[in-house]
Amino acid sequence: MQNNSQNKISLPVIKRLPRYYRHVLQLQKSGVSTVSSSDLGAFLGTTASQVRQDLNCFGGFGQQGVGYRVDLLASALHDLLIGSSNLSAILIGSGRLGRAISGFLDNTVQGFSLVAAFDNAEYQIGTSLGNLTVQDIAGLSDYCKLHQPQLAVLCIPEKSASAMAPTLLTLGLQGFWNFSHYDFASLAPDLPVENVHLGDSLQSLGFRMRHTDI
Amino acid sequence: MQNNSQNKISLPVIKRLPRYYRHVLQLQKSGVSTVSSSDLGAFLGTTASQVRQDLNCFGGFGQQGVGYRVDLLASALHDLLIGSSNLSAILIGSGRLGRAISGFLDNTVQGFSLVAAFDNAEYQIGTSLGNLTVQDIAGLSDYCKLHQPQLAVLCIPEKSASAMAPTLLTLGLQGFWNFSHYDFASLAPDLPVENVHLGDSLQSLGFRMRHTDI
DNA sequence: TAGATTGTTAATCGATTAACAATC
DNA sequence: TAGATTGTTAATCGATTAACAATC
Repeated sequence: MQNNSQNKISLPVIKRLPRYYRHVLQLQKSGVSTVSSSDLGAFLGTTASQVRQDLNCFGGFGQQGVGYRVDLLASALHDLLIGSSNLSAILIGSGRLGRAISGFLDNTVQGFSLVAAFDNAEYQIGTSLGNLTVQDIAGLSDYCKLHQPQLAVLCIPEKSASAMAPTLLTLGLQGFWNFSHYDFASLAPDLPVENVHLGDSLQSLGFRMRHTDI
Repeated sequence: MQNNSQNKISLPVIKRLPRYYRHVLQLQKSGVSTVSSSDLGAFLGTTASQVRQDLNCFGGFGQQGVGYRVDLLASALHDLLIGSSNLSAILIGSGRLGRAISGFLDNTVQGFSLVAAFDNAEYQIGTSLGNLTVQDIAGLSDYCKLHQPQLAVLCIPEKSASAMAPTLLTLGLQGFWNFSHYDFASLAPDLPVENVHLGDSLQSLGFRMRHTDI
């Protein structure tokens, strides 16, 4: 098994990896020991070709005539997606959405630890969030200098995000999970940012529902 | 201005519409009366070409030599995305995420009204959610027959979604905003479904952060 | 060996970008 | 009129799908 990680992996491929991983875990749980690209593709609603192309980005761990060993696939995908140590994350904005997301991050997803939460609202500061206490956003810079968190989860309005962006980019953060409408692409085109635009998502769904003829 | 709505609009175009709309509203607020495709493109991080291609899907409301009239664009995009009447939505799953999403849906996004909420957990049924009361999921079918809601917001685990899917598809719902990992594509390929896979989103971000070399 | 399935190259498809005549 | 900018066709780019030799 050779590792092709020196080649650039395209974003569409990266986005499909979690789905492969989820399904492979299920297969493993049900005791399946080997799976073909066409079975995987059928299950994920794609082609066998795409599955083979995707998996091959990370080295050939299939076996001709047999398929992919489920345990091998599972551990390879685990290593790629989750790795051996958690990424430390801070929450910025502890409103309703921030609280839901942080619970999700702490309980449901592997590979991350929420280590601090910040807000600028009087009534939020000092409240508890899981086993953390919400801190004053004024202390964000000092906190980051001291603890060097890796990921920031932004659950704040666009205006706040836009105002904070220049500062945020000086804190050594390595990625953003961005629920605000602020767009980092112009300021930091190469920084890993994953945008979740709930409003846009719902609006585009509304469009499709209102225009089923299109 | 001719309407080309008989031509199929591609999904990438539909997904960009909310961003156009947001920026055009901002321009309107700041009193700008006209905007060129290259200005719009620069702001949204895309090309003037793409802006013109996109907007032209809905009829030519630009003016050669001048650009696009902001008020015209704003009202055209409003009509496309929001229309004249709200889509009625029900929430299925009133856990932490469901509650955050419903608040969002009710307060932040235009074009939708949340009309009912359901859960299967004893301790959720009867609790209040905004100005609604969470109902027993057992009454879902009856409710839908009576009130014919248009959109279901699924904030339940994959297992529950997978179990409910066959029923859900008989209730006359016209679209799903799906926060579960269940995949409707196989059962109902043409139904408008917008998937928000928070776990996948975060995991793919994790991958990019762990493999910045790729 | 024969059947199955991979790894990988080639062909197709669709979306983005470029170009330019039309026209305000 | 001259300059600017659209609408639209053509070219490019990248991602998906198909094909097939290699091989288990």
